[in-house]
Amino acid sequence: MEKADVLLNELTQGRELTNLLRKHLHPSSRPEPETRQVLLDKILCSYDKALSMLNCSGSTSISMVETNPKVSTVQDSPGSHASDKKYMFKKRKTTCSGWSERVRVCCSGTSLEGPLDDGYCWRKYGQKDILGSNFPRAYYRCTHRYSQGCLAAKQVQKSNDDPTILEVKYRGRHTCSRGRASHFIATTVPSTTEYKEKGDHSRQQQQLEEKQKQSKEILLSFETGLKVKTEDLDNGDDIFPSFSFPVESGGVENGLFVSPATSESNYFSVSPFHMGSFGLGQNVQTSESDLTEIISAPTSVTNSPIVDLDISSLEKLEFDPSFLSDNPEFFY
DNA sequence: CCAATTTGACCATC
DNA sequence: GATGGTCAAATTGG
Repeated sequence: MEKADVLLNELTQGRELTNLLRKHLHPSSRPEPETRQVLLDKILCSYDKALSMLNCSGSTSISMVETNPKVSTVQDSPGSHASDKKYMFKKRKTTCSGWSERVRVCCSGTSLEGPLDDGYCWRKYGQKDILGSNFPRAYYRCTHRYSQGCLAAKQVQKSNDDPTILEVKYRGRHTCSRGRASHFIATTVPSTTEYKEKGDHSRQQQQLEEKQKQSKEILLSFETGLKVKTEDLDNGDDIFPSFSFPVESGGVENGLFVSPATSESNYFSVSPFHMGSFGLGQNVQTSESDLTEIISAPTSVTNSPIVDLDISSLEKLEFDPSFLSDNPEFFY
């Protein structure tokens, strides 16, 4: 299906839904408020889809924050790992500095499945309980750090406010060739969600409770649409100009939620490197620091054929750089 | 056997 | 001394 057709479809649908809503709002009609709400949600969703297509190369990719270049406070030179040991500790990055982006991924399903998969291979190298945080922070670095000198790293931590939100901070740029085929299915994911308290036997119970809670929240989050929030951290680095959040397979069909457990692909993926790897990142500067975006994932309400398009478009994004350079406007 | 994760210890910074 | 980031030995899993 042509992208334009899908776009048209979404817009048309939005229009129709708006008309429907107007009827419902008419004094003579007497609809339940829920109906209005549902309509409203659908409308918003349609427009979100349309906008996301316009803005993001027709896929669910999300143009993302660009922050200041500061990349090379980089800690170590590639390949310096072997003999260094303890005295080679790098300068500690003061809190937050050095971490280029903070991405908040709000997706209950994600929490259930484990942290998001951004299409790269990460190796966990540490975990810390953070003061004032209910959840530990996990530290990851690129699997190819030593084999290819790739310095990309990320931190993942559950949000204090809302455990269904994962806060991910990225640092460094992937210089490796991607270690994984560009499918976005999370197969094995690092276990940041299951933190261990030493000798804590109530952990399983905690997890169980959490899952129960989350399954409720899944419904809620799908009612309101999945959200991915991104925010500028500290005018940090220009490392991750864009993120994409491919969402495959409808978690919702005709307003009914389809359990993500049966649809393994229903999750978010954050890929901050898609554009950077094309060397376009520096040009993507999206207006100022006020780039906080709230993006509604297109997974909701309508049973849209967009799905397949998303994936294929994404593939295009990844394997056809000319597509990007030919369409710079997609990065706003 | 190899790669990934876990986890206590170490170090830099505040 | 408290805290956050990293190391690396031990453990786990495929």
